[in-house]
Amino acid sequence: MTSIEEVARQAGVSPSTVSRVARNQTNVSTVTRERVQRVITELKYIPNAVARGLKQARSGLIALLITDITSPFFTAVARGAEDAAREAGLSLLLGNSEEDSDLEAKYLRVIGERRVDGVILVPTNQAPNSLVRSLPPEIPIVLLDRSLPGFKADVVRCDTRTGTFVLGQHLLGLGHRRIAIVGGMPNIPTWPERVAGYQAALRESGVAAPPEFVIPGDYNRDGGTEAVRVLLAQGERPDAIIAANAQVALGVLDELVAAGCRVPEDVGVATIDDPFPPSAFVPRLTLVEQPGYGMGEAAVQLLVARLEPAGRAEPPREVVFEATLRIGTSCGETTIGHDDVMR
Amino acid sequence: MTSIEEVARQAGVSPSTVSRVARNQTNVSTVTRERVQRVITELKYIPNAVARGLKQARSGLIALLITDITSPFFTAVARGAEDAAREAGLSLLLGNSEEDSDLEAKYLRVIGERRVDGVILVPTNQAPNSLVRSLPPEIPIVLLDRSLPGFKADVVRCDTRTGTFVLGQHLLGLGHRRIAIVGGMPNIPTWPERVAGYQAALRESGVAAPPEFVIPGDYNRDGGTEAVRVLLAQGERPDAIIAANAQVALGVLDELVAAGCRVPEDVGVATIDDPFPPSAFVPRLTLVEQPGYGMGEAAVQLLVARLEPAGRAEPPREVVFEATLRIGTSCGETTIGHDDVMR
DNA sequence: GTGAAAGCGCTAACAA
DNA sequence: TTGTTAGCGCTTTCAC
Repeated sequence: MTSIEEVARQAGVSPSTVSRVARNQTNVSTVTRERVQRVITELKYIPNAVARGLKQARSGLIALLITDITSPFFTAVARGAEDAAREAGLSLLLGNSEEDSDLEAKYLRVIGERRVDGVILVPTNQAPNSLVRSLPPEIPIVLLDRSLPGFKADVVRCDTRTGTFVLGQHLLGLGHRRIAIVGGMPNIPTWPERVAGYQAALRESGVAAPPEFVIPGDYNRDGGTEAVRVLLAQGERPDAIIAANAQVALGVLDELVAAGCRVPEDVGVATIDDPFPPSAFVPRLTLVEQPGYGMGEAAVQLLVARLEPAGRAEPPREVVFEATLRIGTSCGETTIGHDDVMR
Repeated sequence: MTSIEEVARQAGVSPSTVSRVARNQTNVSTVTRERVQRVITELKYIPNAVARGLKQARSGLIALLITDITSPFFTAVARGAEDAAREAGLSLLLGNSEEDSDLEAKYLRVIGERRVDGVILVPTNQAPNSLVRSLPPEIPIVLLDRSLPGFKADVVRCDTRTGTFVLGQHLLGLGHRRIAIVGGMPNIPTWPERVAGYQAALRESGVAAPPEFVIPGDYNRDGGTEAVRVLLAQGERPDAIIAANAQVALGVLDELVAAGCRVPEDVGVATIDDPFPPSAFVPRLTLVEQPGYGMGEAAVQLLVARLEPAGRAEPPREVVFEATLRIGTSCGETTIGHDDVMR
């Protein structure tokens, strides 16, 4: 692999001069610059960022660790983060923890050893310990989607409590009375938050929210199928189901269909997430949309602020985005098209 | 940031000894090991992989550059590659070029400067030049999904020519006769390949494949809407449309619905890709499925073989996967459920 | 405008 | 079993 020394030798200059040319610094005479440039091209010299990183103690690299790469929400987050990172002159290292704490720890370890300039993390659970153990304390962290009680860090999240509350009102307005909410992981704050919004909506209308209609599970497809199995095995069947996220909603739909239930005629289904793209499909999913792209951007911006010497010591900031109800047809809505943003 | 020297000083040993302990080497006495280990934990020492990488001239890092992170196919590829990389003790750096050559070049540049051990690339176009200019020649490349004529490298791809051929036969069997194919980029080999399969199927049945039914476009949602607009503006409306990938299919569906066409009653729609997850939605999309996960795994395996000194000089290998027809209901199929793999 | 020299943090070869 | 030394490829003073 061509090194800076080799270029220097070939061009008859010192490594410093090559370095100056390679980084487009001004204090080089035109004639030298051209000569060096020619040798660089000739030898296909590509600067070694590993060596540079060692010297400069910064990498120009940030990491984003998400928990589910197949989720439209986290995909949107990744796109937003990527664009913002590029804007800021940083590269983005993406990792996928699959909602697995061990895997998360491994990624954090690798990320930390590589001395990235910062980390955007969707934490898998409530144990900041592993986090602290895997990452050098100097590396700034921005938490995304989920805060970590007792852990001081910037947070970007979405107020899905209110979102779920509004969704609950919507379902009640459609006449649903036996509403279930399913599929979130109890040790991830977004689940109790959504349950709280759901309960508040029902309470406000004096509708019962029996505990057997609140079914936790994994934040994935199986979590949805499992929950529906439990629901259908119980005495009273719900007339609407809120899935904790898009993956869960798919599992819910799978299992309802398998059980011969029609959606929305027999059971309405709604979810909380960024929308899956399908549009012309019937029914269109009613959902509470989280602005993933914007959240990814915001996380990078918080991180960039932390990278400045001035931002180092600032107190942690929290950026909270609003969720938006997108009305589809999956809960028996008849007023199709009055909010057609799902396309 | 705690360095190895600092640990050594505190523990009263040499840096080498710390290094040995940190890497779990055997030739350290138990008592020393314990003492050093204690200091490591105390000082939260995390080895600097940048320095190690500089010394060892290998990073344990490979990069995967995909063109569309919202595509279910590439998402599956990423998951497969990630699992295989972890299996092989490598970390995966993920990048998203958005089908943009400039962005691709930038990523390759960053990746190359970081001296990753290898690159898995979904090339955006047919210009290997930029590729060669952005990446040190020593870094092995595996091309994924698309080969690059005239560029010698391992390739993992899927035979979508045959897949599209079989899909064509399926559509003909359903009685469709005015079949269009839309939305692929002419300078990406997967498009002509799919068109060829389509044409072969029609030819075999003596059905015309008029050029105005072959409409290229961008490999994204807009490509689909655009194509449908063109199709509908033309004289004769197709009775079935093959979308070049899942994103395009969504655009096609969008625009058909907007134009008041029912799917599948007025126009059938099929696509080529990994499946989007939605299942209970009606219609379910008929599609030719590419095994993204397996392809990602295979790409990493090829790369790993190249990393061995023995594999360096081996001639390029090509791994071709088969595509599978998954029958849904979006083309007017009545035999629902005889191939229900789309769930 | 250019070069010499030191050093970032680590590991590998060698010596003790 | 442990330590010493050199050097990976670069940037950064500091001279000239």
